[in-house]
Formats: sequence, structure tokens, C-alpha cells
Amino acid sequence: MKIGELARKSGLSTHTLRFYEKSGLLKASGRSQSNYRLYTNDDLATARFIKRARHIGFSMDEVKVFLSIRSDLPAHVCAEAKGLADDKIGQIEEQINELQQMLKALHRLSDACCGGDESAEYCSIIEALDQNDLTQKATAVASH
Amino acid sequence: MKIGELARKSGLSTHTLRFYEKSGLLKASGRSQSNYRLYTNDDLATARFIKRARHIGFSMDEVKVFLSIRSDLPAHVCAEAKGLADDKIGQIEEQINELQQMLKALHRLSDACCGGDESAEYCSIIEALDQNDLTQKATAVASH
DNA sequence: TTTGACATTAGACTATACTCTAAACTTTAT
DNA sequence: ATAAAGTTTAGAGTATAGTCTAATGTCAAA
Repeated sequence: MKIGELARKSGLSTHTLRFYEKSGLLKASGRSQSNYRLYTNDDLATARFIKRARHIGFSMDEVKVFLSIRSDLPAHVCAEAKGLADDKIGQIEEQINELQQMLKALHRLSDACCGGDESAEYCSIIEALDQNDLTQKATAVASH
Repeated sequence: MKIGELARKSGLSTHTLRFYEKSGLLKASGRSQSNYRLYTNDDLATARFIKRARHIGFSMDEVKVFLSIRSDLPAHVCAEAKGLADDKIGQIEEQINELQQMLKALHRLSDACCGGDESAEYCSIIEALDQNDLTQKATAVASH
């Protein structure tokens, strides 16, 4: 199949498919006489594999590692794949933690503010951002 | 004070301070005869304000809005500041949700894999990435 | 046959937020 | 006086992952 069909079947754009080829993730199996990229059903499976791996958070470089495992399974062991997954789990947990810290700080900001049509002259949000205690516990910020 | 001192006191690099000036976040109050940027203690307060706002997740553009409120408080109302905070809360909650979806999928991958020195020939992780059910519930993936 | 859809390439552009470089000038310390 | 440290600018580079453009070429159908 040509690139358009692969795009339709994989859900990746033709742009992205060419970009992935340039990036070393998915090379077309061949070329037509007119130099069109030709893909097999295996390529389609690989495209979908890449899409799924990206979707659950793996970077292109990490996907590359998965693909190299997948391209020669007997040469690899489960521990490698599991290691990648577990590393990613750790990274994502860390990201979630950071976001939850932010969320806590933001809730403190928002909760302290009346949010009304009052002049912002004594707005607790602005005041809090002017203090030093944002990521620590809420220490007696003047509430509006 | 000059840019280096402000950098030390604010925890932002001189590079970043100049970048923020170019981006319209924090302009030096003046210049010396030799064209060095000169900052006041108010500028220091603003630099810290920016740093805190960035730290809890606001983009530079959002910080700009906060700064414009802060620069003329009587002209603004609390609702504006609270709106920004609440929007950000929504965005971050959404990000957390996405990350938690990924985490769930990753845990399903990792849990299914023995993770040992066995050949990856029947690795459940690779198999799962080759299936379609990653973000759905785990539907009878061949476990190693 | 000619129009429209599809394909090719290199390379530019998007987004965000820095981070760094080079060449020149100024200030401070010894 | 001189060397080290600090400052200036415009502009380039980093990171990630695409996304798009322009100019050109190919293929299928009416």
C-alpha cells in the first residue's frame, strides 16, 4: 500500500509517517518505480505499534528501543521491556506528583480569593504570589 | 542593582532575566551611563512574583496577565485573578487525568510481564503493544 | 486529455521556555 | 596597569514532536 492508505489505516498522517521514517522509526518496505513509498501489512502493524506506544507516554527514542526489541525478539529478554515500562511508570508518577503540588498551591490561591467583582486591590491571589509561602503550607495569608 | 545581583536574589539567571525583558515580563527600571540594566527592589519583587507564578504552572502569557492586574490593582477585580487560577486548575487536572490513564496502561503492561531473563519471544509487553486494547480494559492478553 | 488526487523532496515553521555564544565594552580588584 | 569579572547585543541553539509549504512528479478516471 502507498503512504496515504497506511495513513488512513494507522491513524497517523502522511507527514508524520515521513517524519517517522526520517527519524528512523518506520521505514517503508520498498519503493514503486515512480519512487512512491510502499508499505506492507507488517509496516501497518508497526505503525500501530508506534502509535500505541506513543499514546501511553513513550518518547520516540523509547519507542525506538521497543522496536529494536520487537524486530529481534529472541535476542532480547523480558527484563528489557519491563525495565522500559517501569522507568516510564516512575517518570509519570513523578510528573503527576509535580502537577499535584501545583494543584495544591493553586487551590490555596483560589480558595483564598473571593472571586467577586471587588477591586483586586487586596486580592489574596496577587498577595500570595507576592509572598514566599506558595509551595509550603498556607501560613496566615491575609484573606480578602 | 545590576542584573547579576537581581539574578542572585531572584534565583533567575541573567539570561532568563534578559529573556523575560524581551518577552515583556520584566523591564529594568533604568539604565546606567554605561547602559547596564538597573533594577529596583520592586523589580526584585516582580521577578520573584514571576518565578512563583511560573513554578505553580502558569505560562509566561498567563503570568503576563497577572502582572498587568498587579500593576494596576484598582482597575481589576478578584474574579479575573480567580478565573486564571481556576482555569489553570482545570488544565492541570486534565493533565493529571491523562497521565493517570497512561499510568494505568503502563501498569497493565508491566504487571503482565514476567520481567525475567526469558527470551522476549513471547513478551506480554510487546504483544500488548501489538494489540488494540491498550487503553481499554485488559482483555485476555496472553500472559507470558 | 485534462483534471484532481496523491506522491516526492528539502527545508521552514510551530509551540514553549529557555540557554548559550561571540564580540565588544565596563567595572572591580590586585 | 592589568586581569578578572560582569555587562551589552543580536542571533543561534536546545528539546520534543510534529506540521506545513513549495515546486515538482505520477496516476486514475471522465
